[in-house]
Amino acid sequence: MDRRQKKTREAIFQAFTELLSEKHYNQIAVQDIIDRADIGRTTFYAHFETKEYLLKDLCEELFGHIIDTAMGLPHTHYHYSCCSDTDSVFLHLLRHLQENDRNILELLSSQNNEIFIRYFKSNLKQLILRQYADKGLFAVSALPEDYLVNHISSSFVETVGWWLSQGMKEPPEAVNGYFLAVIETILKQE
Amino acid sequence: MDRRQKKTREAIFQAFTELLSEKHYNQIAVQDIIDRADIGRTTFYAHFETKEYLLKDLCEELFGHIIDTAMGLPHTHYHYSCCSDTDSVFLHLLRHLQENDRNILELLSSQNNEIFIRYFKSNLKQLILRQYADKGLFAVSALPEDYLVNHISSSFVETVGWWLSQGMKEPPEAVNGYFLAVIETILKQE
DNA sequence: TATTGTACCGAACAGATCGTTCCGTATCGG
DNA sequence: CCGATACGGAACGATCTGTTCGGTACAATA
Repeated sequence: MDRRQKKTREAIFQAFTELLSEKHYNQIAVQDIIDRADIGRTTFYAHFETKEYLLKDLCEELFGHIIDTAMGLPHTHYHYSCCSDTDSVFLHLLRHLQENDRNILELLSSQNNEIFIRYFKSNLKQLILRQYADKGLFAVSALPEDYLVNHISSSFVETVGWWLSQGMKEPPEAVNGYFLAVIETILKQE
Repeated sequence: MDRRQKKTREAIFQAFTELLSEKHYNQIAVQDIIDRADIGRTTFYAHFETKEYLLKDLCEELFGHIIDTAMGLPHTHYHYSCCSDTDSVFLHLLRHLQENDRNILELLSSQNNEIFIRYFKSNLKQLILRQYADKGLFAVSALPEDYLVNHISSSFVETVGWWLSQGMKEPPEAVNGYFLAVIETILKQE
């Protein structure tokens, strides 16, 4: 990929992320992004068809990483792991958010949280399905599986949102404890 | 209130509600509402300062009613009650939604659900606080109260959303059963 | 190094939407 | 019946959008 393209794309992402933490998405004009990124109008539209597509690409870049690592894909073995093997995937996510993904946290706590929450939940559902449903780890088998998956992912995202609203005072372990307490009826212990 | 005002306001609400069930909120132009409601441009801006305020007023009108009845306010006694006294407030809400508030359900299942979900949750929190927190009905007292209230309201809204996504095939009683099953750890039995 | 392709820039464009203004008309409440 | 007020229609400047064009700067390749 051309250095110029990569540099421009990064500048746009950076400017957009900054603006998202300041204004609401609807109030951000393309001109704002252009000015902040210090690029030409033509250049922006050469990279992204519209503001919506820019948002979509940003989301995929942000959440793709955290979910990939949580999935336990091969390439995670080459990184330093902050969690022991016995920790739950949720604690792993909380720690990872706190340590490496502050930009996600910032966007989740911004005025635009709904946009990112949708992506977060959608990715979490896949993760939960892969992690639990396949292995029959749902304790309440009488309830529809998609209902349970939806409930767990929503509860986790809500937990993270609450954590943020409290200023992240509590350690990830405590928050994980809260979360496990409210869904213990559903999830079998690992 | 002037008949003309009331009539115009109703026409705007009606047109707006229709449009919301067709398009996404962001894609609705003021001109669309004006055309659908068959009013003048000046008239719209005489009633609502902006599209945002129109949305806010619509939400207050929609959710104000259902929450008021659920709160058990005096005026509910003069209505026919579909629930016996021993039914939970959640079953009451589910039945009320199914029978009387199909416009809320339609908007909750529309492309604009995030907007209405925010209002729904906000109202539910007040309801839950009034219904349970005051009476010490939280079983897991070790967890922060606001965390629990947030969890319950979110779970209920998610439950309704799931119910809708399934085409509301199941009766309110079954859905209420699912909901109580996933939050039974938190809520003491009534 | 010279060349060729490609990314970028700047200015300008038409089109859509917004919120406001002015003035004439129609309708309401008393 | 009359004063008040809500409505309608047309037009306004302002803002944002997405595109076009011609020229410039930079990257990869021979």
